[in-house]
Amino acid sequence: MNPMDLSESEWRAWQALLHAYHDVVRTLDRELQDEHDLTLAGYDVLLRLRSAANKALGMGDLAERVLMSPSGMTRLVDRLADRGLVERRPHPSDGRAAVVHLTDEGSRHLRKAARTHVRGIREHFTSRLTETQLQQVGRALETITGPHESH
Amino acid sequence: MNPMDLSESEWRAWQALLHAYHDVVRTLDRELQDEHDLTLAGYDVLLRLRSAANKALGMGDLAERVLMSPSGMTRLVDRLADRGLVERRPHPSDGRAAVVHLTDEGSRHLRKAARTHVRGIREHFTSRLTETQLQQVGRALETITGPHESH
DNA sequence: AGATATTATTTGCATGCGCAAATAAATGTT
DNA sequence: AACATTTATTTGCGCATGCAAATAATATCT
Repeated sequence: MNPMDLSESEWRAWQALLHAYHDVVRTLDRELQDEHDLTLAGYDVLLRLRSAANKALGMGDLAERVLMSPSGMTRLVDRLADRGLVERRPHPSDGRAAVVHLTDEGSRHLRKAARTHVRGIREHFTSRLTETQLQQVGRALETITGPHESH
Repeated sequence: MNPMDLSESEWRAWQALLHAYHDVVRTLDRELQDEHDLTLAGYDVLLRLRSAANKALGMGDLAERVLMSPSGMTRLVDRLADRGLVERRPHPSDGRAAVVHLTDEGSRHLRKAARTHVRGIREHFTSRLTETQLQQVGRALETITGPHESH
């Protein structure tokens, strides 16, 4: 008998999500921090900036993509800017907005960190699944975040 | 088109995992906290205790099952004990160990919280997937960490 | 039995985060 | 043009968490 009123498969999927996330994220975070002094969120900021139009994004956009609250993003960008990996400039036309730019230093740092991080994702996550499983997991979990059903 | 050197499916699965976890956990945590003054971890402690042999577990076992560090568990149990949901007793034979017991109050509280939480898991997670997807996700993510206890 | 290592748990401390309120600049209204 | 509303970002604050060191009790070894 599984606990609560969840079915076996519901319970297993739920626990597997929690456990997999915990293990993988924790491991990757530690690797990134030990080898490159970057938190996973910090890495993600650099990554999003690099793939953005002019290697720059507003605070709001950044927060949204990195799955962080605006206030959290303010502090995170503070730390990255202090280290010269990122630069906060005023928005040319909108006086309240700030634009975060990826610096050359940040670009270099990202390039180095990406090597270990991509290796890490493969080692601790994707290489343990078949291509079919990867697609199944991707499709399934993407429907979780998609729009609500009626109720 | 996709950043770094990950394949499309690797990237999608990875992002889907982060996003799904973030959204679901955040939502469920808030629900539980708003309606029952329980954090997800706190709920999990009560749940694990209920399904344990004598409705009691040692700190170490608890920490392991709830995916928390020993020190984190010390404080979490402190908070739950302060509210009378749990009781910390000395281990009868081992003087360094502590045994955490689920109180009647905690049992009642858990029963009430479980209703909304199970509903939440269904509403925000499992009901959005087919039974096949649930099993696929469970099996896939379990291989990330290794097999689970089933209950 | 006495010294040493191992184990279970708890503190000291620092960190990263989110919420709510504050600030400041834009937009909308009359 | 003056005033209210909305939007983008930043602070004030508190909290849960993990790591490393401290504590305390048990196991091991000779």
